[in-house]
Amino acid sequence: MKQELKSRETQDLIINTSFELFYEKGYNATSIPDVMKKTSLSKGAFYHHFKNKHEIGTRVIQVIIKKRIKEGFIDPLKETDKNIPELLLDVFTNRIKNYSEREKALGCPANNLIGEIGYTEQDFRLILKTLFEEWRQALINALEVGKSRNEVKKDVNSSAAAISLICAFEGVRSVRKVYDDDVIFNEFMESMSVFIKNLGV
Amino acid sequence: MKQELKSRETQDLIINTSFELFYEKGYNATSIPDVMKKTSLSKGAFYHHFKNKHEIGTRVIQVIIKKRIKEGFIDPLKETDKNIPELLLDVFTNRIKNYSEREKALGCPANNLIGEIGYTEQDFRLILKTLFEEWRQALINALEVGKSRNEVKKDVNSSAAAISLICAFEGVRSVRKVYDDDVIFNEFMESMSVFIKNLGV
DNA sequence: AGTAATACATTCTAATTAGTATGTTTAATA
DNA sequence: TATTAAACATACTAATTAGAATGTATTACT
Repeated sequence: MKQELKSRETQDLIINTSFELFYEKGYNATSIPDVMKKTSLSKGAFYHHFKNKHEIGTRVIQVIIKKRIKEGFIDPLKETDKNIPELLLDVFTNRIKNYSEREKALGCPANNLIGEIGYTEQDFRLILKTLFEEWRQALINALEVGKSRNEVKKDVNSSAAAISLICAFEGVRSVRKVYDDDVIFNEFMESMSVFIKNLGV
Repeated sequence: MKQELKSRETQDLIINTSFELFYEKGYNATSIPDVMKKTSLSKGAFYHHFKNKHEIGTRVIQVIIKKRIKEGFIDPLKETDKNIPELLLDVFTNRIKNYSEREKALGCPANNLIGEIGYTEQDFRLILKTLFEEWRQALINALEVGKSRNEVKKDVNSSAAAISLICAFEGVRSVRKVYDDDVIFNEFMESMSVFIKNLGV
């Protein structure tokens, strides 16, 4: 049992370290030796626990990136006892304002991967698709609850609004990467607020 | 003179081929040999015309990517004799609908680069920043013209609206990459239309 | 206690890479 | 026409890469 614990610990270390390097330098620009140097482990350790680079890629998405989006954006949407427009405002503006400088400069890890990966890594794309679909459904559900409680206008197309929120959010995290200040960020928040308030009755 | 013409032709071939490969596989995943294989030229030809990979990266952004965004999104905004909300609707929805399958699957070349490049390539970031700033200014100008002609609501924050349009557009091109159908795309257009119409009086 | 399996480390290989050095051919120039 | 310089091609180097092969110590199992 002690062995299994150690194994899991090592795997977690490799996954976390990989995520950090992928996030900072990109997937392709990060080599396995890069990762292992940072963990202070050997290459043998890596290939004992993982089949190849592709596997650590999928694991990072499935474990770390999925977790981040779930905890940060999907789970909060399930607190549907709150007023829905206010809830959306909180998730899409207030939280983002508290991002660290690093997070603002480096953008969204999921979005970065999407940008980097083309046709080559269809597996990555499919995992991310599932994740985005889950996110979209959570938004649709929240909006529908809002409609039923008369907090959201009945004529709002929940599905279209949901995808817009996701796109706008991913977009600003991309655009913010090219700017190195918060001016754009803050102005975007203003428009985002207007958009969300327009959903409300 | 004949020599100079040949030289320019070769450079253009290398730049165009590089763009295509960067667009398909990403910047880091594309090697100089990859590019030269596709041009049917030799490595010597590349290093005769360009200093290194970084230089072809900047050239591709400065020449091809800049041109695409200018012609597709900035220049049309200068036709300010047209009704502004209609002009925006045309640029941000109608044109996008006519994208090829390839363009939809591969996303926005500028956005892909932003996603891929982190701290490592600050030069790329700065060129793209200038380009985005030009785009934003063109949008602000169009919106201001719209206000002056009473086609756009006076209380619209032009700067905030401009950045929102850019972010939303870049966002949907990212998100569309993970989905492989047009459902998301079409629904996004609906919301985009609503947003733009909301800008109008 | 002895055997086997696990968790690594070390060493190696073969491919790919960016970039250089050194050709050779063609075109411009004196 | 002779010289030079530009436009490439070929051949090379040195570093980095993914991944395999082989070792060794520790833990689990009988």
